[in-house]
Amino acid sequence: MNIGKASLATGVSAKMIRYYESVGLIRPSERTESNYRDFSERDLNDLRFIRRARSLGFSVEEISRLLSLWRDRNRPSREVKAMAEKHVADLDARIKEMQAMADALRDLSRCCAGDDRPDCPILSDLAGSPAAASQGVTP
Amino acid sequence: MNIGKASLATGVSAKMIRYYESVGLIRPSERTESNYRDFSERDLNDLRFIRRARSLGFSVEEISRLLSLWRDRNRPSREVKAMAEKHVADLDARIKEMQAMADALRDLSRCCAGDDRPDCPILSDLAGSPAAASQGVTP
DNA sequence: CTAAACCTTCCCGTCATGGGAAGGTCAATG
DNA sequence: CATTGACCTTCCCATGACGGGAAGGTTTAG
Repeated sequence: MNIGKASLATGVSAKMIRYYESVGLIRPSERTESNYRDFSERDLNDLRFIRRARSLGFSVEEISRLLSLWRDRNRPSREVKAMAEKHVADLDARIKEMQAMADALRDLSRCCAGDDRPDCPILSDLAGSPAAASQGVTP
Repeated sequence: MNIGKASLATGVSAKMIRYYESVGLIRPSERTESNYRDFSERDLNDLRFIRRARSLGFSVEEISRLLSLWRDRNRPSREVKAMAEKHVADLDARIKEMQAMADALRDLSRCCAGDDRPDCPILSDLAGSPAAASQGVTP
C-alpha cells in the first residue's frame, strides 16, 4: 500500500507519515522496486495509534514511548497510567492558564462600552492604568 | 536606557525586545553613538503594554493592532472590544478541545489498574480497540 | 589598564505541520 | 504505444514566539 492509500486509510497525511519516519517515530516502511514506500497492515495500525494519541494531545516524544509500551507485552500498566496522568496534569495546567486569561478578558470586555467613543477599559488595563476595571470593591 | 535596563524595567527579555523590533511590533528605538539601543519612557510603556497583552494570550499580530488602537485617540472602543471578544472565543475553543482531551484521558486512566500487569485500557483505546473503556452502557 | 559585564548582529533549534519545486513512476486513455 | 495526469520521491522553506550561543565591539568598575 503506497503512502497515499495509507494516508487515506489512517487519516494521517502523507507529509506527516514522512515526518514521523524522519524523526524515528515509526520504523521506515518497506519500499517497492521503484522506491515507493510500501505500508503493511501493521504499519497502518501504528499510524492509527499515533493519530489517536495525537488527538489526545500527546507529543511525538510521548507517543514514541507509548508505542514501545504498546509493543511490549510485558509492560506494567502502571507506566502507561503514569504517562496519562502526567499528561492530564499538563493539560489541566494549560487549561487553567487559559481560563485565567479568558476570565480576565471577559471582565474587561464587560466593562467596555464597545461603541464609537474612545474610552476603553481594555486598553487602560493593557496600558497598566491603575484604575483597571474589575467591578469589585474599589476602596 | 540600554536594552538591559529596559528589560529589567519592563519584564520583557532583551531577546524579545529585539525580536519585537525585528518583526515591526515596536518602532526601532534611538541608538547611542556606539550603536546601543536607547529606550525612552514611551518605549518602555509600549513594552509594558505588550507584556501585559502577551500575558492575556494575544498574538504579536493582534498586539500590533491593539497598539495602534491605543495610540489612536479617536479609536472606537467597539473595535477593541471586538478583538477582545474574538480572542476570548478563540481561548474558549481551545480550552474546550483540551478539556475534551483531558476528560477522555481521565476516563481511560480511571479504568486502568496501574499495576504490574500489562492489560491497559489506555493502550487498548489508542490501538483502536472496539472494547474501549467508558463505563457507560455497552450494549 | 584590564577584566568583567555589557552591547551588537547573525545563525540555528524548537514543535508539528503545510507548501512547493524538481524530478521519477504508474495507470488509464486516445 | 505514447501521452497525460495523478501519483510518488527528496529537499528546502515557512510558521510563532521565543532561547542559545558565537564573534566581535563598548562600557564600567577596580
